[in-house]
Amino acid sequence: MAWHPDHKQHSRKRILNAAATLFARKGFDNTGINDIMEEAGMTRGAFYHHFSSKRELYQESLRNAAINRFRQALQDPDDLQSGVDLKRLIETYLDPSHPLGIDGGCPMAFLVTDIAQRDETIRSTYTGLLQGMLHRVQAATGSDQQAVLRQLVLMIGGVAIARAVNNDELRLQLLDACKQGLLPTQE
Amino acid sequence: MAWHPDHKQHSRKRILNAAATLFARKGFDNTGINDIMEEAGMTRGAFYHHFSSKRELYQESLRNAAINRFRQALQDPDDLQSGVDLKRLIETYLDPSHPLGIDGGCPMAFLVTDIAQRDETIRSTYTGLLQGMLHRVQAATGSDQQAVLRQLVLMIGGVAIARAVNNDELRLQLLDACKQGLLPTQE
DNA sequence: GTCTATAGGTGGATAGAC
DNA sequence: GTCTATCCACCTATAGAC
Repeated sequence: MAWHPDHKQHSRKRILNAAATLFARKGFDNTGINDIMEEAGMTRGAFYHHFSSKRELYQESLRNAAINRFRQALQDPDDLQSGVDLKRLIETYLDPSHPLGIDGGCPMAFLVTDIAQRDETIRSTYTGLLQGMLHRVQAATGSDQQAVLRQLVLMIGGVAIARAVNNDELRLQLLDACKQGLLPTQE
Repeated sequence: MAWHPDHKQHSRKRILNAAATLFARKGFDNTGINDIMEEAGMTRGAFYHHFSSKRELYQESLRNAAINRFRQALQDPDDLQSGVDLKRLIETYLDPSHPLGIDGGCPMAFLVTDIAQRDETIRSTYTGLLQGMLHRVQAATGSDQQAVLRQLVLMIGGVAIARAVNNDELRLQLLDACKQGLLPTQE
């Protein structure tokens, strides 16, 4: 191994992807470094050559996954020239498949209360990501800040609550209710 | 000790109150039975005479704390004859002091993603509590289900996100944005 | 860079005295 | 019913061979 100079980069990316999936599914405390490295196809010992601690990985993974997920939802991956498509974002984000979290899910929603319990560094990262989304959507739509914040709460909060709920019907009704608050009138 | 037949009931209540506070602050995994029993003024060993497991306590504590918090916010504790006061609920729930969680905070918001990661029993309890709130508010206001669900997302999601955020200004703006979506026009 | 092995700490749950 | 003491499983992080 290690023949390729890119090899370490690829390993790092595999770890980050595995971490995003597992943290979203089980949270920080219930995800072991063992689990992550197994999912990435390696063993425990190799971990600390890529990240200095589990905490650092969590932070890196949060930033990485949130940006990927919003970028992916904001514009068609097959048409990278397209700009910010808010309608597409809302429908992708509030799609019934999102709270199921098969492929991981947005950490802004899946890990809200998990992050609220961590140290200031992680919370700062979360805050910065939220502010980035706020400014980006504001610039794209021209809506005032309060309206956009409310939209973000309906998206992130809606998915978070839908994921906790144990009843398919209620979950769909929740997502529909949020969609209806977002799509028709954009205030 | 144990002279009073009510003594066990009092101990149980002390444990439940301590659990509500600590679970809200630190989540399930970072709250030890040790911590809870110390906060309640006892030691580890006594715990299992009141609850059969940490999981069972979590469930009991969730139900207990959610109902207390909503009952307290819905009607003036000094005037138990008053009915459901939605305006009061919204303002109490979205008060800037709530996300700080000094006295514990609503578990529906503080523990959303924590609960999403637990077993079906806990998620069923959460779902039932949410449905109870939905029906209660619907009956009190006559609004349609979708509108009430959206209101609940703005309240619960708003507090959950505000708690994760690390910036006083943004936190207040979030809470205000949610309040403005709830108070003026009740759709 | 990745492996195996282990140190070192933590916490749920149980046993048994009082 | 509450206490102290302990068992046992788990997990982060490090050491050292390859």
